[in-house]
Amino acid sequence: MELIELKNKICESFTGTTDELNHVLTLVSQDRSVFPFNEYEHLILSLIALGGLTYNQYLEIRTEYISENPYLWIFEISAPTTFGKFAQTYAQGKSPALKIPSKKIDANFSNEYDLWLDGIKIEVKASRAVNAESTDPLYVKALSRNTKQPFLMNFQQLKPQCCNVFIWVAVFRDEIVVWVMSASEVLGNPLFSKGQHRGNSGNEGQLHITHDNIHTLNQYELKDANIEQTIREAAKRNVHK
DNA sequence: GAAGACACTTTAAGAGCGGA
DNA sequence: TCCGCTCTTAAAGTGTCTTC
Repeated sequence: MELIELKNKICESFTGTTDELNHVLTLVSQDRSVFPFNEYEHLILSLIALGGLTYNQYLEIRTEYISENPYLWIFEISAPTTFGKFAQTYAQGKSPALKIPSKKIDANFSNEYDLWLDGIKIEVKASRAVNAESTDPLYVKALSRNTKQPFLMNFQQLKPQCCNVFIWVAVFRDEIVVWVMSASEVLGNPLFSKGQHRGNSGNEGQLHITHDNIHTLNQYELKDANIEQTIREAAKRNVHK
């Protein structure tokens, strides 16, 4: 449930007159609030004060919103490194066979990949789906998987030559989507653009996933829980060993 | 001129290391 | 062991280029 749907739900639940509702909506839209106050508590309390919304209705809407946005908290992570760490932990949590790499496991390891599975080097990348046209904070512009809003998830600093398999974690407010693909599949993807950083000689690229092209990754989506098997199969497809 | 794609910068925080 | 500094990492944000 995105914010616009929440607002619609609140308005639909209001049993007062249209004039009363429009008056409150105008009032709220012109209001300026700061944490911990916000336009939604203002809207709800105003409608309750008018007698057109009950406390129980508010609780029902609140419960529904919370249950339909289980991953909204991830959009409150402000630091890129913390979010990246979340993605790595999330991926690793899907199988105990996935190990954090170290020189003990791989003598040549120098932080160039994130996870290890019996010799398979795995790079974990993550991005959050947010409204591309909004400048609001991430947790405000967070989108759901079936969104109609435009979004741009930029998987960047991709180095296919440093790993065998990529795990991409795409976070929506209601769902986390995982794509597993081989390094060569990333390198050969028509959306992959080489040479993100100046002087990189084209060995670091990025790939832009938008509302228009996200369907092209359907074939790589982790549908079942067996990430270990999916990674092994992806590694077999990797032609750049 | 607008929109989309691409290239690059910024920002926040973790890791590592040396000195007190 | 703690503190502070530097380096590294990662994704969000933004500027620029390209195409229509």
